[in-house]
Amino acid sequence: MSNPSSFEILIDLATAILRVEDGRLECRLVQEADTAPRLPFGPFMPESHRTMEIGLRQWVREQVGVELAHVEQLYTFADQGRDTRGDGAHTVSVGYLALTRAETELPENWGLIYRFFPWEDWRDARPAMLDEMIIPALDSWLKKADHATERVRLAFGRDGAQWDEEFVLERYELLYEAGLVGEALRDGRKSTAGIAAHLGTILQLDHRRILATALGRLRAKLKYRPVLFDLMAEEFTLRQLQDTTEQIMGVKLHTQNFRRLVEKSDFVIPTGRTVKARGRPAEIFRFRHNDRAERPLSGLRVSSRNNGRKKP
Amino acid sequence: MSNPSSFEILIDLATAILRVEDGRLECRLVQEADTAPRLPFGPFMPESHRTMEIGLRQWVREQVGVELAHVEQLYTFADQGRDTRGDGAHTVSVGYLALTRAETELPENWGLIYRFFPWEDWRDARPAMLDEMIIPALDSWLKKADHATERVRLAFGRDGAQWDEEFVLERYELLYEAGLVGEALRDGRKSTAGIAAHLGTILQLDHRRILATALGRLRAKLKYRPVLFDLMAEEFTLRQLQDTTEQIMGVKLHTQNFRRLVEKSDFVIPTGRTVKARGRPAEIFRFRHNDRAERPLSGLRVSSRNNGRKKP
DNA sequence: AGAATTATGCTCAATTTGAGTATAAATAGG
DNA sequence: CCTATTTATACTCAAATTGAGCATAATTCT
Repeated sequence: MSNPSSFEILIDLATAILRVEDGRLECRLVQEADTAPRLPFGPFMPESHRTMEIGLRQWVREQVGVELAHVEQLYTFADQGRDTRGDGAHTVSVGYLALTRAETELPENWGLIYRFFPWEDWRDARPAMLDEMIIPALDSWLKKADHATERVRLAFGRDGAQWDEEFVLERYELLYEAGLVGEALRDGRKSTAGIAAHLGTILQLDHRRILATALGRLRAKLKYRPVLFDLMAEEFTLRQLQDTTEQIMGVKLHTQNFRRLVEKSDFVIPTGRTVKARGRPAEIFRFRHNDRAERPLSGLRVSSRNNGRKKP
Repeated sequence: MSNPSSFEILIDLATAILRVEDGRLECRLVQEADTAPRLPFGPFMPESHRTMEIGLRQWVREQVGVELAHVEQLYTFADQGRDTRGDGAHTVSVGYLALTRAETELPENWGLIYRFFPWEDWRDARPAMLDEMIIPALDSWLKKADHATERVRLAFGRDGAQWDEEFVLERYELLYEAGLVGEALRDGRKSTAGIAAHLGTILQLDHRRILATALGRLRAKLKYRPVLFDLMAEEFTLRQLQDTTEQIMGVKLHTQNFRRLVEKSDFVIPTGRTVKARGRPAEIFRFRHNDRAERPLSGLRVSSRNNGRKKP
């Protein structure tokens, strides 16, 4: 075949493993001495890995030993300049999203998702950092890079556009290009925004980009497939289910309507038992198992709650 | 770095280029002597391609010379046994979807999409081949491969499950595994279904799998992003818009409601002019250009029309 | 016991959807 | 030129869904 030497490539398989523990969305990290944390990853070795998913499962097993529920390929990244190993190899990374219910782990191994994307957490309110830092910095960047004006408008919901919670990757990429995340500096981009900002926690290589893709995909998928249940324990209360959803979507929901939606969807069955906590005991539900499942959990088109404000 | 010789890989970039011509969804093919048709594709060469999309655009330019509107990465396929070149190289293919308005081409270069997936075209009715061929053949396959029963149920909408028009890939893969498409025979799978069926037209390598992914993705995406307009000419009637949608989704729509949806969505503006044809002249519209665009064209959650049958 | 807290039930209006009827403006064919 | 046919467009109506809020229930906290 044609001379391969000019375009042979290494493929890295990197996996964002997410779980919800204690009502909060977390990502499994690998922390090695003196470096930024990273995702579990390793090379795809076609001689021993029949498929990429097999390879990825091997690296996950070896590096973190977590049981994966749902696994899904996200995207293949190949831009030059994002690989900081500087060994001259051409490396492409294939990012995966995995969901798990693991809880038998050292908590230090897990990082809260919104540490990496603080601007994505709208559960209390629109994050102040958006108006105080991000938007002004982007504006000053756009003076030099006005080709990106429309992308910023759409991604950050400015000027009539809606904030779309699925655009996690688009927002991260713009912040990278504007030099507002640590990776930009690391990769030798000059901060044209004029502000040496380091929004969120940095990860190795392009792992935060993969994580952004994972969060965006998960937010999108929640609306049409019952992946939610791959993050829940066998049994749960509707409040826990709602917490998980809110955590993923980054917004608060209207509790009564969420309940109505879930009950109608027929994905859950009540066990009859209840769990006691602070107020009235909550009923325990379980997921209706696969035999009749996989309808769209449509209607989960999360419209963030109108926090107490009455209609005019 | 670790010894690369054991896992270096070639990456192929293959693109499904779709257009709607004369109201029908077509795919750009490359037909060479004595072989099955293929998609435009070529290797990713990191030395000269800064990104994969640049590489893909080069191959498209060289091989077919079509102007691409929308371009989007679909999936990276790496299973062994799907590469029929047998030259020992490890090849991974990254599939892309591209949309175009091209019409300055030899018609022979384009193939109707539903030639490759005849079971996906429900515009007139549920395709007879489903009940006459596919389901029985799958049933006989499932006797030997009952691990796939649930996948078949979901993908083909049996036994209470809904037919989901987005599951194009899932259906194609099952037909491949059951030995019902030509590629299975070519790749040396024995037809466990007991029927030497060759449903739809074969393509080279894993190109039909990529095309299935493209159709599924396009069907899904139509519901939440205005990609439709990347397939339309500058100006169009609502009937043409509806034809395009029906062609993609593979179902007929309720005309009046489609009109209501599109007009309300604010994506189109009337030009005031009309076009004459058979009956009453249709008004000509144009897409409202990017300045205010990119809202979800939600509501395009196509529920196939109740073809003339009245409610009980 | 009373206040606070959380879960659950229910109502109601606004909006969206699915389906159909009615009308308008052409062409085609005698 | 008159009439049937065709296609586009307008409008109606009931059912279903959604967004929001009020009400009540069952606990714990003090």
